[in-house]
Amino acid sequence: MMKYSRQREAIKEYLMERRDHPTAEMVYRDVREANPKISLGTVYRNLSLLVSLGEIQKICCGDGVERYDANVSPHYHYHCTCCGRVMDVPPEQAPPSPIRLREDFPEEVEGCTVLFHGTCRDCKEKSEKTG
Amino acid sequence: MMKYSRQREAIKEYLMERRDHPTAEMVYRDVREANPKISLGTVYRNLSLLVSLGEIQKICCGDGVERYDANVSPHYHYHCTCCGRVMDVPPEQAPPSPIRLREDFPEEVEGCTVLFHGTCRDCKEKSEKTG
DNA sequence: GCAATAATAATAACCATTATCATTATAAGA
DNA sequence: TCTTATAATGATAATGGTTATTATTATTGC
Repeated sequence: MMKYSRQREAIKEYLMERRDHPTAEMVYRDVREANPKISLGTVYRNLSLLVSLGEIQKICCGDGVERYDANVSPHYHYHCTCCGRVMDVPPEQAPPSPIRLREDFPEEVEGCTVLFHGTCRDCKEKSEKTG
Repeated sequence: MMKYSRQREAIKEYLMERRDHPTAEMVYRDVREANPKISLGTVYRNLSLLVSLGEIQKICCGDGVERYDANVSPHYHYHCTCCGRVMDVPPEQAPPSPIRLREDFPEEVEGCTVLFHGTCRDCKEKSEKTG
């Protein structure tokens, strides 16, 4: 039986008001301002719990740090391999979801993640200035 | 200037003859049979090097272990969240690649990864037997 | 062959995440 | 409201995959 926790609520609310996709460390840094005694372990524990409850989703882009997104409706992400930022791909600009495979694929498909990558416009402009 | 290395060749050849997607630890375990003195650091260094040369690709499915694939032509993967296996989605069963975004997406897209997930048929059957 | 230097083996260090555990907070019943 | 049961926390240690370090070895060009 799950009990209410002020810390979990703060983490969830923080994620919901962000449009980017913070890492656990960022969540810890920012949630700590209003909850100075919260511990990093509590952040990790609640992020995992919220993921398993389906209230948030974890984004993995292979750079060694997980990111978290309170928007669990299906959408694509873009990862800048230069600055590390992860952004949403606006749905109207995304191609149709490839989430369904034909019935003859033997394995059961429960979900699908789509991750684009490249060097974002900001990084491109910076490197052009630097030469 | 890059020099030839027997170890790097062995790692590349090993990956090319596998149809699954071994982890660095698996590469180490198996390549060591023919190269008993190879070190795990050498495996990691060469896997990274081969990735940056574009000769192999790294697959990240968010379970904390990276996998490697000598097939660099675009294709989709399926990750069983139960047994951890990663398999190729047969191209004829995959939906069309969503690799191109419309031109008005401001960021530059260099690539795209698509990862399906679920409980594979083998795991499903096992859990049915267990009850 | 011989010098220059890239790559290796062995090992230590790193660091994001998870586990441990005594303490605190929450929920439910008397 | 007091009490009890137990979920959740904070502090910290441990884990484990990956990377860095460094003396030594292997490869390349002359």
